[in-house]
Amino acid sequence: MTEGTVPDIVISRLPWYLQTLNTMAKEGLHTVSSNMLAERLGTTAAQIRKDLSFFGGFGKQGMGYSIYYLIEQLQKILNLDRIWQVVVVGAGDLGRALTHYQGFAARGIEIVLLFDVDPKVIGSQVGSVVVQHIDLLEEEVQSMGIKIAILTVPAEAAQLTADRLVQADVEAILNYAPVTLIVPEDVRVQHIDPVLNLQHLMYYLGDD
Amino acid sequence: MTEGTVPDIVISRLPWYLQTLNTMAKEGLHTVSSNMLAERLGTTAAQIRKDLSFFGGFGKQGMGYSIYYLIEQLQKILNLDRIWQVVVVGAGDLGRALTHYQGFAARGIEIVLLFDVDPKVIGSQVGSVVVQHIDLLEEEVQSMGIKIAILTVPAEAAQLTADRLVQADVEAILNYAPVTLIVPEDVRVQHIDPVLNLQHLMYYLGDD
DNA sequence: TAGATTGTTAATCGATTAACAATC
DNA sequence: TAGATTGTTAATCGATTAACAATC
Repeated sequence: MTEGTVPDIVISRLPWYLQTLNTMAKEGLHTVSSNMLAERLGTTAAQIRKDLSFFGGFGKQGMGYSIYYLIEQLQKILNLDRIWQVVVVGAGDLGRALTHYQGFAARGIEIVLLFDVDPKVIGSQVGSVVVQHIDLLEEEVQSMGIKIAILTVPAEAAQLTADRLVQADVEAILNYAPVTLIVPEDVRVQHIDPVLNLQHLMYYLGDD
Repeated sequence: MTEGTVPDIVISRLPWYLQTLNTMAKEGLHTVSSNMLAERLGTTAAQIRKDLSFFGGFGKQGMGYSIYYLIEQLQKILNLDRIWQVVVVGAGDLGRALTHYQGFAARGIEIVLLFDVDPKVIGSQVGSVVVQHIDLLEEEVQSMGIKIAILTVPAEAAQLTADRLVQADVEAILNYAPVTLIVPEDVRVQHIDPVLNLQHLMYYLGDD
């Protein structure tokens, strides 16, 4: 089956499966059935098997899945069998926290550039990178061939910065600004906004 | 129509609509059609009208929606017409960044408690709150009647901390730990993990 | 072999889209 | 009034679930 035909909602679940498989591997488990995995994830065995079947048969009837092998296959499918270099734009609290977040390095994500406009932070060291002036963005990003950006600038600056990232040939943006970005079709955006998540939760809290 | 019957996926879109409506209000607009709003959001007019229709008719045929009135109604639906007090557990980089995040205060979210285990940070001031020892969690959270928690502890501690929050009568958890939490049915969890978002994006980047 | 569990097909369920009468 | 746009119903589309033959 061609990759292009796999529903996006299936793709979105694979990293989640992978996370739990990695945890299980650390626990010393070697084999898992779709049922066991489903229980850990709070989903159904049928869904896991269906999702995996878009990419082939990774298990053995009667036995389940080799955790090690399934991790390897999922990493290949998701293009995680390499290190990805990422640029962070915005060196505020959040941008700095993300830049030296241990969980990135541990999972093959390397922050190699960090930009801001504020002269007070430009030149300062954050983890292993130095904050650069945003005027250098296009040049640096393009010359390093970086395809993934994390955006942590204020709402007002978000669209303009996204436009500049697109100019610099970035193809994927993880947007922390509370704004819906407009980008060309071939650029992918994921939006993280804790306020939206909290407001979603508040609906269910009713009149407590 | 009873609230309980509105699909969760509809609820999840309301905060997103609200965000853009607020931006439009700031821009000085007074009225919006489902078509205009859809274009701004990158969705369809039909979906917006369908979603809103679960809660009633907020527009006028031929005219569209009063932005001010629609904001008011969405806030009521989502229970945002009050201030919500929130506890943050974990005073690492991320926990501290979230605790003094301006975007929370601006949208009615008040961080009033911050806990950690590390003696080095306990007693220190973060924004307007002081880091307390996690042993005080149940007592403080329960006595203040706090229903929403943000979890930024390390993966290993996440499940245990979630259990304690449930003990303290918390009903909604925003989980930043890279772990799938197991909680009672009546507790709602939302998961934020930038690594999962980035891995999702990487699938589409292919072999760049 | 017998038991367990996969991979896959068919059935069900739910969400999105299209269309249009109602109405401002 | 004529034009625009809502609210809603019906049609379509897609995702989830159930079931089971294949097979380890």
